[in-house]
Amino acid sequence: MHAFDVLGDPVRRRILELLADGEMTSGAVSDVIREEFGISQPGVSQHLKVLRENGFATVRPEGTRRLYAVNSEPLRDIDAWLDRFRRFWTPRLDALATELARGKRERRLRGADDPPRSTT
Amino acid sequence: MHAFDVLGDPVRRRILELLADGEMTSGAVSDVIREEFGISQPGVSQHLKVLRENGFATVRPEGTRRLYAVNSEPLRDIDAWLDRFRRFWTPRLDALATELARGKRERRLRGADDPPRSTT
DNA sequence: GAAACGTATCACGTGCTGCTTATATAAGCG
DNA sequence: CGCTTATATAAGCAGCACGTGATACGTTTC
Repeated sequence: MHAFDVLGDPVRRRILELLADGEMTSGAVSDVIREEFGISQPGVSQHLKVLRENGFATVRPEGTRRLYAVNSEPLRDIDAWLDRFRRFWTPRLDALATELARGKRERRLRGADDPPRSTT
Repeated sequence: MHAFDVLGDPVRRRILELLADGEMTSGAVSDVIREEFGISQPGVSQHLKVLRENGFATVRPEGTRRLYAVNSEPLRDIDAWLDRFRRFWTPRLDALATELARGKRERRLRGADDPPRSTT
């Protein structure tokens, strides 16, 4: 199952949001999710399993409880995939710095003689 | 359909990757996808529709062709959702700078008297 | 050790997603 | 105009993901 498929489910996203604030017991997660989504305990458990098996969460047994925590690696993969699109909304900081240092305004007044480096 | 569901499909991810390099004709996308995934033209067209209707792509007619391009807003939404997890893999640059400025090593030698602000 | 709790797994039903083939629409071209 | 090309839509079908209730497993408590 691909990372994006895992995050495709709103329940799983919500669980990860909960875990982002720190470790949580399976039961605690279950309570919140049952309250918010109205699904059963087995349902939540299955979602936890998906998160587990796809590396989004780790489990640590403590007595009869299971403590779940975020594992960020798959999220980082998604972040990496987004990289190729970041140029659509991220200002080119390096270019910006260069421009500032060289005085872009001055050059612009002189005329646009820069080749259009697909800076978009 | 949620943004993550849209990206859940490998074909749609691939289409976006193609569009990331610039506008493409529906037919051109179709050719690549058919080659890579072995699905039909209507199949590709339906994926393009999903991308369109969920704001991931824009279309511009040019004669009989349709030119598709990336629309980055939904991707930015996903990026924003990831924000709450970034602390798991991003060095806290601001905190780091502060630490460097104050001389963390010195404080650490004095003893850890900082309350554990869940800095993980 | 039996009862109770916390959690996971099983087996099954069902709705939705993604594919296909067939067809519609619309522009270009002889 | 009719033919071809480019693309979209429609209708039908199959697989699977997600839900449920029932149940199994392991730990604690009396």
